[in-house]
Amino acid sequence: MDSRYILEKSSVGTRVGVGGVDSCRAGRSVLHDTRVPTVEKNGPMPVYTHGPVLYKFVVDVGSAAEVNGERTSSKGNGLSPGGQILHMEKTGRGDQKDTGSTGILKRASPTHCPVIKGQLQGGFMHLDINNPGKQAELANSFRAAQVQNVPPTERQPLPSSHIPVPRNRKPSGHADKEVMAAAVLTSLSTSPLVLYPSSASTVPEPANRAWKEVLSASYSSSTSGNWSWDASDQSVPSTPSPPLSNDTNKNFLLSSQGDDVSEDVTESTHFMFEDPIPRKRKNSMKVMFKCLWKNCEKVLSTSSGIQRHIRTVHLGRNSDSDYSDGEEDFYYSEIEVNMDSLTEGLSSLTPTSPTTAGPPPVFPPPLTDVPHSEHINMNGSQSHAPTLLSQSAPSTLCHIRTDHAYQATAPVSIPVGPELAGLGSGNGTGPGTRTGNGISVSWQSPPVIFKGVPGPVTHVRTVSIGEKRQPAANTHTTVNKTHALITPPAKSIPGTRKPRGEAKKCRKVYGMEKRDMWCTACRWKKACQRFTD
DNA sequence: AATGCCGGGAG
DNA sequence: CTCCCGGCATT
Repeated sequence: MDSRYILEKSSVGTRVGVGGVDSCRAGRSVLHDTRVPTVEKNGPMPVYTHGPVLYKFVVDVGSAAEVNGERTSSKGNGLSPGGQILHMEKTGRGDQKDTGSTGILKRASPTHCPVIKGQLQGGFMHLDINNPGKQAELANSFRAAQVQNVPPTERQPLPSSHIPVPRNRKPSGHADKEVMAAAVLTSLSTSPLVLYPSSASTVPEPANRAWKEVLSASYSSSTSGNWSWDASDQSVPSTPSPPLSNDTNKNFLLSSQGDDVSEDVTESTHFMFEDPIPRKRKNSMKVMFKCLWKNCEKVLSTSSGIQRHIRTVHLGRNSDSDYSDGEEDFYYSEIEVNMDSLTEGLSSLTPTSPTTAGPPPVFPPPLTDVPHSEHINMNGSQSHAPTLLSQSAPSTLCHIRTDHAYQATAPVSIPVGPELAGLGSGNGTGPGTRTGNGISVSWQSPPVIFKGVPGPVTHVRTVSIGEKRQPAANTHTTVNKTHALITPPAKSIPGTRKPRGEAKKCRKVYGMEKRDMWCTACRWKKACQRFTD
């Protein structure tokens, strides 16, 4: 209901919101504006969501300070209270006609939106987020608006090619959020260069590079001059320099593959480590880099790779020198490739890292860049950067469940690595460790463990799992494992029961009276977890 | 008989 | 899953 109301009142806002959504998929549709009607049809949801935001925006931007105060808190339902919303609208309109908002609007998007309403502002925000193409324009207009309402201190002339806003912002955001957003926008648009260093910590580059990138952006439709973004979004300098000191990496990356591939893997791995937090951007698209040099159709998975390629092959520079003046940027573009298929390909190449993330479970040392990209980056699909900085794509790859990576890795390393076993043991060994213990991996991959892991560990694990466990003594364990490979069916044979462990179990130790002190397994009449043989 | 715990079943 | 428990093998 309310939403509709809003819709009607502010078709623009609605449209914008939807447009944003669309753009996500479409990538860069430029004319949302025209679609106003369509959008409206789209249904209340989007409208609803965006409506309020827009509103607030207006308020913030607009003249009504008083309203602002009240407004802030009232969100989606703001309309219902009636007084408030209505009030707002009135205010908005009123303003439109003569003061700030109107002016802003007009300036903001005369071209884009035939329909003019205060809400427009909000719309911009969203649009910006999703539509790189328009971003520049919008950004400008928005900025213009900002200038009017932002304290002199904040306004600065520097134009930016686009305004990065975390996409999928909650439209329902509170006033402060909006303000924040505005602030961010402002600051961003203001001083890209400033932003640069912080976000693109990895790559110290000449400032002028930014310009180059912008330029390059223009030549490639896919790029929208996201320099700053991608920079932030995890980056690998022209020189592949793994911030990860992981030897593990190496271990798991049986690098017997082409340069590109291995590199890719490395990077992804790298990313993975960088990002302990599972990300939401799980798009199945991977960004690849295609050489635009005439007659050269080389496609690489990493910007650094492609750059190197260009540098060496086309520019005739020394391949081993890391030096890059960014010129390569002009000669390649990004293309999106379906991740799934890609992954498959990879996996076929390397059984070790089906997920591309071969690396071990060891937990990811949080890395510095991560947060940055997190905030600034809009979205995987969106990040098209001409820069070598944009490694986001590969990273996406890595996102694939760390857990899985584990599991995938496990089988391979098992035969070889007692280390892993050790790792596993950590999980299951503790007396306290019961079924509760989260490490699903260890539980789920018992077979694996059997093969490679030495005694005690195996034991514990098995026990905790509740799997049929073989009562064999430690000494035997090893043997058993070996056998396990050969004669697994033995287990299933009912007659075969391992001799009872000598150790006192919970029952014996605590007695029936203190049954609650038993380990869970014992309580459940399962193999004791606490006192292993 | 007391224990230990596998196999199953219920919620 | 988690919790229980019948029932069998061992001690």
